[in-house]
Amino acid sequence: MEKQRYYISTAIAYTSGKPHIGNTYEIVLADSIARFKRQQGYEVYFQTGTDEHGQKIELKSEEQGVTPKEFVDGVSTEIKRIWDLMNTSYDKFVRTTDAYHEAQVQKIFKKLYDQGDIYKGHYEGMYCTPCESFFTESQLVDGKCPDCGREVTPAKEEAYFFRMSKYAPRLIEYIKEHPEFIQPVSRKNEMMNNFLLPGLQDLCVSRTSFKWGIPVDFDPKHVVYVWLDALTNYITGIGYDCDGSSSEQFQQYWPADLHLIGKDIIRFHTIYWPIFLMALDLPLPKQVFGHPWLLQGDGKMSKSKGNVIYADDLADMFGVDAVRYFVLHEMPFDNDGVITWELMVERMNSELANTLGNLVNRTISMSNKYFDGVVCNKNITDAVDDDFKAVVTGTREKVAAKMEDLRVADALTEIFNLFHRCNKYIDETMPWALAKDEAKQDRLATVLYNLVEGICIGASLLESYMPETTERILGQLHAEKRNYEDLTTFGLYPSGSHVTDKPEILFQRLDMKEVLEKVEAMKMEDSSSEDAPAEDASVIDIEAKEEITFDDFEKMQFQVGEIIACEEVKKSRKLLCSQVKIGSTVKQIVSGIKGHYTAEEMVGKKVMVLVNLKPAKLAGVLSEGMLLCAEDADGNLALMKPEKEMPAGAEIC
RNA sequence: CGCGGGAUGGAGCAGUCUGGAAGCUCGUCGGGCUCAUAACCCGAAGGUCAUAGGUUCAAAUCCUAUUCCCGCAACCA
Repeated sequence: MEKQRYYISTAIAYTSGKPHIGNTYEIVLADSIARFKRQQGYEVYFQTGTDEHGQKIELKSEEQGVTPKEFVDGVSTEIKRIWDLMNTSYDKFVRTTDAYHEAQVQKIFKKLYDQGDIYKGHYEGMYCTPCESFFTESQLVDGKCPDCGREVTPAKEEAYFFRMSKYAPRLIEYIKEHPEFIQPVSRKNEMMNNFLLPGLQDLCVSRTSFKWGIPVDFDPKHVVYVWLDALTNYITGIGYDCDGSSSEQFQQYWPADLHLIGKDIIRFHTIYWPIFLMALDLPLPKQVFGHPWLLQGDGKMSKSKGNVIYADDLADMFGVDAVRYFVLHEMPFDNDGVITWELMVERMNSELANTLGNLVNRTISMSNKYFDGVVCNKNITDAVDDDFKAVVTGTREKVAAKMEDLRVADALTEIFNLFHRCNKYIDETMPWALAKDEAKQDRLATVLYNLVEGICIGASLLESYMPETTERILGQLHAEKRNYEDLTTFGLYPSGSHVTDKPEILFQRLDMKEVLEKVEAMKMEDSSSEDAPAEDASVIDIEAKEEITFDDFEKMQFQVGEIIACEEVKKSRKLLCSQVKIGSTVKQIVSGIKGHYTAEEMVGKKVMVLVNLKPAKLAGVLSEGMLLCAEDADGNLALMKPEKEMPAGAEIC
């Protein structure tokens, strides 16, 4: 009988920079599912890759003075390196700059254009000529440009659009009939209520404002805009051809069983992607799972604080499998998870080192101590064995049930329950007491045999999540990897086998203090290597701006202003609105400093003001100047005040 | 009234869709044990399930209002 096939993909990672631990979570999660399916006997195809086009990359590469291709080559290689470091078993790594992908996207675009699903239209919006920007109605402030406050005019820019509305009813029908399509289910209603039911807008699928993309071959001033380019990787990667000569692999694996993506792009995968597929007359993927995010706990993530956590740093500190365990176990099903160095150490110590590592270690030690490492099943059973065996052999089904619902964290917990049960079994049977009684040697042997067998089954179940650990445990027990079908049968460890005579520590306990010190050291190293000779922590360097002339400087008028009143701007998070007395006039100035200063403490201060700045509206409130502040690397602000008492209105020059 | 998420013992979370005895991990305290990585096993304390109303025989769970947090968006003149 032919094996059942299973196609799983991650989203392709955007190549704008090094992936942090959150990105890494997705690939590890997908990997654990892929491995589990393989263990269950599926013929699995697992695809991942990088999304490499777009304006942001065009800009970034320009900043660094390299071509966009050189830039994405570097980042893509780095991403692939981390995926490999994390021991992920993907079958294919696609890049949207791959020639076959680009060629196929052009063909798809043409085909959809020819059949009338894509049409040439105009990107319409309110245009502010001086700012050269488009805005939607909702972005406007009092009907005026949110940037400069001037009048905007309706304007158009040429663009291609996809006729979403045509397929929307079919999609709504599909989602209703396939309640499992969008996971978690709570997201389904969000999609239906917010986007589908109110009516779908046509999607802009080309741009003329930048060049780094796949050109529209019949209209080369346009490049294909992100989604048609990125989403199609799922079919181009397995050899789809819209002219009908798709590969055998495509025939076998499409439709995909699972697209694993971040919750932020659910909309694109459950609305636009299915509609593209309908237009291409292809079946829809069976399931889309929008996983939550892994957030960093110690304050907001910011590069200046040096608290961005990267997978390779974590792997250096804890080892690959510990990191895999952490991200898989710490991530709830539909709520964001948190990662901190402290939590990581805690998990490492209590679950990996204590529960699992110590269990393996004490079992092997006893086997060596009492039987010179020979593990024999003497079949001297006791009532306490029954529950133990039932837990061990029952775990596989519990794990499978959790995996079926994509509850990977819960599946891991089930496996660790097995290990907890093993520890408890040791306490129940007290091998050290049996050892003292000559008459109970066979019972002792049986107990140790049962333990080794339990550990073998547990370790085999662990393979999808911590493949290296499985190898190490089985290696120390000199045991074969167990087939999935055999994980519900107790007693397959060959009686009479030898275990290793020198058990190695699987996971070393870590001292929280030491780890945090190392992390600090690492941060220091990072920041010093980036900012070159930043010897003094009280010094910060910022990006240098272009040199200006004295004339440029002369254009700016600075004066001392006295804040005579100040209140918070409602509806905004950061804004304070001050009345500032400058000479005999009073200007209203809005500043983004709430959180650094309260409205009350502002009043009475004499501060440095840029007075001839063009007035603008912020959050709908007019601002007629700027209060000058110093800002440190963490974004802390300090108002500039004259060093001696000065009258309001005094010129600063 | 921009969009969304959240509030459950000291900490971190599950449970909420499909009402029916408040659970898990860590920490604390007490006990057991000594094979083991100061590990393991057992037990205990600790919660008005943000607040106020409502529906119900029954509400952490459903409805209404309120407060506070956090993302995104906006914006930081």
